Amino acid sequence: MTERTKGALTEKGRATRQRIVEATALRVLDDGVDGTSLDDVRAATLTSKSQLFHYFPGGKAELVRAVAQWEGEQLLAAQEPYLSDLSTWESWAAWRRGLEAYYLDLGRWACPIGSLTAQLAATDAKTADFLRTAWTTWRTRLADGVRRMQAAGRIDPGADADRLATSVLAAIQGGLLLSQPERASWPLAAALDTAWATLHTPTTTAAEAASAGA
Amino acid sequence: MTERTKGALTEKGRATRQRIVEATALRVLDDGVDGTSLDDVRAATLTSKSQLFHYFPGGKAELVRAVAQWEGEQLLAAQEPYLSDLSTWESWAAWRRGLEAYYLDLGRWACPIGSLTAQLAATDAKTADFLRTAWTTWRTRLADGVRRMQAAGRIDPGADADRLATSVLAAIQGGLLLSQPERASWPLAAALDTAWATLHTPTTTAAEAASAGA
DNA sequence: ACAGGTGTGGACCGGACGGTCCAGCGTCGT
DNA sequence: ACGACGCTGGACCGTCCGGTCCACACCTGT
Repeated sequence: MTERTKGALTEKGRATRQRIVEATALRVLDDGVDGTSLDDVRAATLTSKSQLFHYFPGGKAELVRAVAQWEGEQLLAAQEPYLSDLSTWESWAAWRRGLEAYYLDLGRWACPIGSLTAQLAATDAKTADFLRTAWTTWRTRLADGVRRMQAAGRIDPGADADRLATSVLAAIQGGLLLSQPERASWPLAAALDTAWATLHTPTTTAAEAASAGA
Repeated sequence: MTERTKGALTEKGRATRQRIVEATALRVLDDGVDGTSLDDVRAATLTSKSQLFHYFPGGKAELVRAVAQWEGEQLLAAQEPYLSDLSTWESWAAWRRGLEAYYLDLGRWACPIGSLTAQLAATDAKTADFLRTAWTTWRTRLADGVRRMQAAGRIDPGADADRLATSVLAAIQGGLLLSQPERASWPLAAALDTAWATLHTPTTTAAEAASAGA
């Protein structure tokens, strides 16, 4: 029937693998990579040790990489359909609301991708590389939105779209970090508000800001 | 007595304790809390296991807390004398340069306090509480600077100084996070540039930003 | 000289962890 | 029907880690 090339996964197999990934993602978000043991995952998924290594021959590192990919996809999906638009202020506002709701839903004021980056960037080069591309994708999507706004004359065409997108991402990640010890989301809101203001105002470019400060 | 009070530590003792704290701080910054074992610390400081528990009866958790405190002091000290001023744009510019130099010196595009927060906020309530006060201190110092600028008529008096300070901190932390996978500091620079712009422009308050987006 | 407390060394322990191995089961294609 | 291969279970292993314990050296005041 379905061409099951050697080493391929059955329907059941794929389901089990996905179950492992999602359960691991939850635990990792709560307890961190190092705080999540394979035995935890085994217990949470009602699987056995051998299955973990069957689906992820590379061991824990490969499993974590699969989690990173899954979280990245989820994160982007949560921002649709607005992320693909972002051509009006209404679209931006809806995008922001959706993203905030997504993080609120996770309950930890933590970005899955951001947390993984903080945990692995220095120690796991392979995963760090994947995360780098995830960030690039996200930034590019936002920058595309900025460019659409520029084309529509709603944002200063002189602004650097990529840097602007980067600063929005930074506001999100920094805001989330500051929200954690406060156990409240107002730091995230404050950070996003100022990022918002920067989007609206005729942009002061980097060079101008530097000279203005000097 | 309570335990070891009564000015228990001798000069030599305090030196050894400090040596342990600083060595641990370095390792933790590189490899994370979980990635740093007491044996690592022992080896790096040429001490013995018993000394670690002599100076930090609470074990690793207490040692990490001491590291957090030390890093917090270092971080604030690195921002002086500008942090205590911040009454002119020149002072802000010098503050920013000093801070960027400090992070660059650490070589990891990571903020010691930010990293510890990301690692411990969810799992170590006691340390998280200390970190909360560290953030509050930092934010307050920055907000005081904003207020000085407002008093001098250089920043819109209508702006919320605390929220503005928070957004600056968020830009720093988010910028650092995004810089890690890039192994370059331009995301930090981009984030700080826009935060800079927001400081300069007549501030759009949170309410205005929300209504403007709707 | 002696006592008591601080500083230091290092063996040792129990448990947790990532990872291996092998044997049996289920299912699919022929 | 049957063989192949993916799927599953769980015992087992070597290592590492945080933490404990005890012996001893050193300093200091009396």
